[in-house]
Amino acid sequence: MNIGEAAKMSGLSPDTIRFYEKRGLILSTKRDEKGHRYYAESDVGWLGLLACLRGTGMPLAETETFTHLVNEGEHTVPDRIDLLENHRERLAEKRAELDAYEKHLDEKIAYYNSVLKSQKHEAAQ
Amino acid sequence: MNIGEAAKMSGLSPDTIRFYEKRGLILSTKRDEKGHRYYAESDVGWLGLLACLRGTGMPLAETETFTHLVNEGEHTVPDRIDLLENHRERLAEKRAELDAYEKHLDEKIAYYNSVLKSQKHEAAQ
DNA sequence: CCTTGACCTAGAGCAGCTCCAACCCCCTAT
DNA sequence: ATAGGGGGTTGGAGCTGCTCTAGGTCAAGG
Repeated sequence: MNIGEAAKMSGLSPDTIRFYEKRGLILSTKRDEKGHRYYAESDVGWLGLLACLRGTGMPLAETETFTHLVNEGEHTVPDRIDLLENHRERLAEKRAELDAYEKHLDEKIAYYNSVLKSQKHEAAQ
Repeated sequence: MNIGEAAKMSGLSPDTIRFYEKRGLILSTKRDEKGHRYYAESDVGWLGLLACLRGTGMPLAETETFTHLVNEGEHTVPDRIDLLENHRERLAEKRAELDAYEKHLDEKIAYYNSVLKSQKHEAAQ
């Protein structure tokens, strides 16, 4: 499939895919006779994983490291697990932070709603 | 209190506070006779809210809009509620996305662990 | 006295996209 | 056959939101 379809399926934009390719994050990019990129199912799986790593906040440099490990072969599986588990741990922290912020936000909204209510009350008097 | 303390308490860095000040996001910044910024408790509350909005992914432009509303006075409370509730809704979407990515990540880790196991198995034979 | 540390400023640098101009190729409709 | 639309290509500029650096002031401590 072409880059547009691969983009839709993976959750990355075509621009991002090209950008990642420059950074060496794409395992395989073949071109047709017109010079257009095309991708197989398995390539899209990889793009989806990149989208996942990006979406969970992994820095590009680390995603690069991960890509290198994948390129080096099966003996790097323990290292890949380490990297992903570290990432998952940091993610858990970020999620806790996000939970706290979300609570803060909800409290603020609730507070403003109470202000609004008392404003209406005043206006009615 | 000074900027360093305010930073620690609010969750923003001193650099970020100064940057936000330039962008007009700080309600009040007073200076002492040396030209150093100092903040009251209530200022730190505002900084904490900015940290919350940032942490939940609100774009600066929107945070700017929000700040303007706050500066305009109590009659903007309904608009503030609108803005924050829209933000909360988008946040819910982002959270759903994050959940999906986290699941993807966990599956990948589980997959690699199964690969690792079968590698050991092979080695033992 | 001099080092340390916290503050100040303006401005450069960075991450990670995102958009733009200028071009190619193919298809369809007039 | 040509005009327009929709896809692709490139290099590079622009954007967001910090983050860091250089070069400076001041106050306290060894």
